Amino acid sequence: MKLLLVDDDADLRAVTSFALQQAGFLVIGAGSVPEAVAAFGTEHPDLVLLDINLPGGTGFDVCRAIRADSRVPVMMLTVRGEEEDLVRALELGADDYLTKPFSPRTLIARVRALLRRAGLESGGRTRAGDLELDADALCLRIGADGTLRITRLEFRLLQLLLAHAGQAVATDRLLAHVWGHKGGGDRQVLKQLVHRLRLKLGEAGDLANRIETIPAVGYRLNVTAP
Amino acid sequence: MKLLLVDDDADLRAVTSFALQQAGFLVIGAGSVPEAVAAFGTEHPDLVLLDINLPGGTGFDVCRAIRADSRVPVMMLTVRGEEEDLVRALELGADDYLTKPFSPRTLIARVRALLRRAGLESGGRTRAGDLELDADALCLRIGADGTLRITRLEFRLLQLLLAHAGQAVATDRLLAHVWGHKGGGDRQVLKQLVHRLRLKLGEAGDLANRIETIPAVGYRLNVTAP
DNA sequence: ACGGCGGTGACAAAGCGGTGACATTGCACG
DNA sequence: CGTGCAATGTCACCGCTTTGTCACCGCCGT
Repeated sequence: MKLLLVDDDADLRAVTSFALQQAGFLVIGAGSVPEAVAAFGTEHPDLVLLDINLPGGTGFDVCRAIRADSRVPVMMLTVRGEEEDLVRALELGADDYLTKPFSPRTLIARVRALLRRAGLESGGRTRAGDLELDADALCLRIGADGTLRITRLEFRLLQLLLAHAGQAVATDRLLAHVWGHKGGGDRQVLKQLVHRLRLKLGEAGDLANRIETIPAVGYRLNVTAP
Repeated sequence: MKLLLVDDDADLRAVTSFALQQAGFLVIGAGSVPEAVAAFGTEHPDLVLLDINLPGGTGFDVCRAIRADSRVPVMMLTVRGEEEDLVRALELGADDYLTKPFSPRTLIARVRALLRRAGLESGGRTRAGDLELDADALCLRIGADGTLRITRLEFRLLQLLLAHAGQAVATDRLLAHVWGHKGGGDRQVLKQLVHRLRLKLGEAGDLANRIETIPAVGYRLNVTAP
């Protein structure tokens, strides 16, 4: 899981990076607005940590640039008591904020919470209703009945659907999540992916209809009570 | 957009509810753990605001009960300086927290941010009376009875009618809103659009007469009390 | 009677999603 | 190194839905 950490204080970057790396994250650092924008373009991080005070501009500029072509989770790092800045950041599309100074433990908990909410959490298991997704074994557990082996693409598809179980997920978001923002797939392959997954779900139980089509929008995964 | 606000202080609930309602949210209140769990089960809110200190238990108990069968966004309301509580809440599956006291403006910004990052886009739903328009799933919810799948054009039509529920809306405004100013549609297609929507509404209940014709002016959507 | 307006039905074009067939890639195994 | 299989991408076709267009009907005021 790759994070982009943007802060002008190199010492703070170093200590924060260390804490995040201990927690298993890969951290890319940037110390100015142009650096941050460039790093975002080349590295495609899964989450961005953004200080507001930066040489060459503000964190707002970076946030705006990122939001222009990506829905990646953004967490602002602010100093305490600047409510105006905070409101502005959230209205610009930031997903969360953290007031400095913060403890590494808090930071890691918040980063994890944000990743989980975005449906991007890499390791471990994701559960919704009677369905549980196991990243290590690459399989889907259905209630207590059985497990279903799935492929990597099917996993990523289910990851996002499960993270938003019961809600319609737009095809664009699915494409971005499964194949990455670098246009690997189009609607054609998504059709096929869903089709093949439905076949599997049909064989493993009468579950093909769990993935519902929302015409002109995308798909929705329906779960039952656990 | 429906929120569940859980706090034992009735006065704070009242003032907070008012602020949220001003921002366009529908707020359900609860003052204790059993009340909160019951309200969650019957109301199915889109987001939960949870105080920690509650009669009959703690906000953690409510959070655990909710997470047992739902991934609805949960925001904890804490008192300042209880980092242990905060970390525990996030590990229990809460998505965010807010320290009391907070300004209504901050609360609204944070709620919006949380909804956005949950994929529920605060602009995603519009309601008027017993009708609710869901932009994400592209459907119309009628009271508690059922949902009706609608098309993109029907959605845009209802969007404007619902925003002016009970008032006549001129055909020119409808044309401009549904098809844009680029002369894509004329009165003929609007006739057809309304006709087809009335058929759908008629099948889904006896709702065809909800769209009333105002001769020489346009149409009006009638709603009943929610 | 006439003309404007709105309702209704029928039809065609375009788009979207489902499905099957086949090609390509990558990887484990002999 | 070749072989076979699973995973993935690509193509073609089918059917349904959505949307635009036309024609015709009835209503109503002059």
